[in-house]
Amino acid sequence: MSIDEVFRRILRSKIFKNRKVLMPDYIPNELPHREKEIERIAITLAPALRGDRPNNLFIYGLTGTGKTAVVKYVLSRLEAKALELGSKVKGIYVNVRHRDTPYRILADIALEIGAKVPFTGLSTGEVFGRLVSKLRGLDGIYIIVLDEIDFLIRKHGDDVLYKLTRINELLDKAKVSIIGITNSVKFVENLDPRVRSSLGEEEMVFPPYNAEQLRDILAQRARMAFRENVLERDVIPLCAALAAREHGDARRALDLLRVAGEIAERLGDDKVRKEHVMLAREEIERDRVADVVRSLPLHSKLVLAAILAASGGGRVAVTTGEIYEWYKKIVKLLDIEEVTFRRVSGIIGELDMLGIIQARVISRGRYGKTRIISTAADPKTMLASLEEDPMLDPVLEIVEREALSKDERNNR
DNA sequence: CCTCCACAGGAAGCGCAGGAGT
DNA sequence: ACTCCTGCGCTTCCTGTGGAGG
Repeated sequence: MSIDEVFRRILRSKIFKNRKVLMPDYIPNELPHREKEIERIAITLAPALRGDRPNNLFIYGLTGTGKTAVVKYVLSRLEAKALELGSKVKGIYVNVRHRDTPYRILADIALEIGAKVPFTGLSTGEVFGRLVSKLRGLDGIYIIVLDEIDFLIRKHGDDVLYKLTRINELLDKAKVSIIGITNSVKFVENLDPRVRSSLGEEEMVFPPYNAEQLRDILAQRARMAFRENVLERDVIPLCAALAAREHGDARRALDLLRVAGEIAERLGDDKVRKEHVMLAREEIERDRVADVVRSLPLHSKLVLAAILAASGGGRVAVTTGEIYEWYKKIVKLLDIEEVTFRRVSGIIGELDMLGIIQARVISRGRYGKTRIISTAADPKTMLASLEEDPMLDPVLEIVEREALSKDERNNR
């Protein structure tokens, strides 16, 4: 296929009318099956239009239950209404997972309201100070949305949150409300009670979508995204069913649909079929794993290599001790300084959290307590991503051979 | 029932890089 | 040039623990 032909195909896609509406950050004009939630949030925030401070709001719900979309949607409508009425209302959205230090969060908020703050260099306290002094010069209602707030608490405690919830005491004209969004319900338990009560003036829960609701969502977006009649009848139900299995994640469902369309297009098909969805599922998982592995720091990669070697490419579950032995071997071959056992243990925990391995603590009684570790992603994908790092060249051959040799042993 | 293994995983703190303000 | 800040990857030191074997 010539380059020109590639371009031509993309330009007049037989599949997509408007691919953007399937992207994760797209906020549609209608959010099916979230009418109740929209209304509740609207009711909570509405006082802002009269110049009153809305109650702080705390929202729980698993990933892909529409929390972010609903909040953004209501905020934009609220801002529009405020403009119409001439009242000053501003929503400030911060995703805490992406800007996961107190400093960056405060800096983002400060920048949004027009204070000048450098990327780094100041103390967190000083940024907070600048934020406050800027706000003191303003009036109006500021609604700060802290999305995925649990990331902040887990890594840095609730100090910032405490300060933010009490910021109104330092202001006279401007007022601040906070909307906290989280997908882990249990993180609230280890929150300072003062923060908890102040943040949770109002609380609401977003339930997962079921397969039927997912179908509606997909159907609505598909009408905008795809050309007429390119989706085979069973495509949407399949995407919905797969995503419903993963705790009703609408985002996952939309990803599946989009990638399935992209695959169909790449294959030059003029219809999106079930098979494309299945391929999409694999591709999404592969990409996720590859991204995670690629961005790992050196010793995490080495530990992952050790796990693959020790477990024979994921065939056998292994213990932390066994992994550490392999890790030391690898490090010696590469002539790199080794990290401590404690650190390797920590790295194993991190890899577990990233979902590329599975580690479970067990007790073997007399023979001690340990974690048994197995792979949670395709070993071949992980190996391939490790190969991209030239540092690992000298050992990968051995790791790969080890992974295969156990395979062969099993076959015999 | 108690022991004691082989770790788990918390706490504190260190050295460094990267960036600012003075 | 110097000081001060933060995040990160890491070390050191530590206490805690489920359950097989005695």
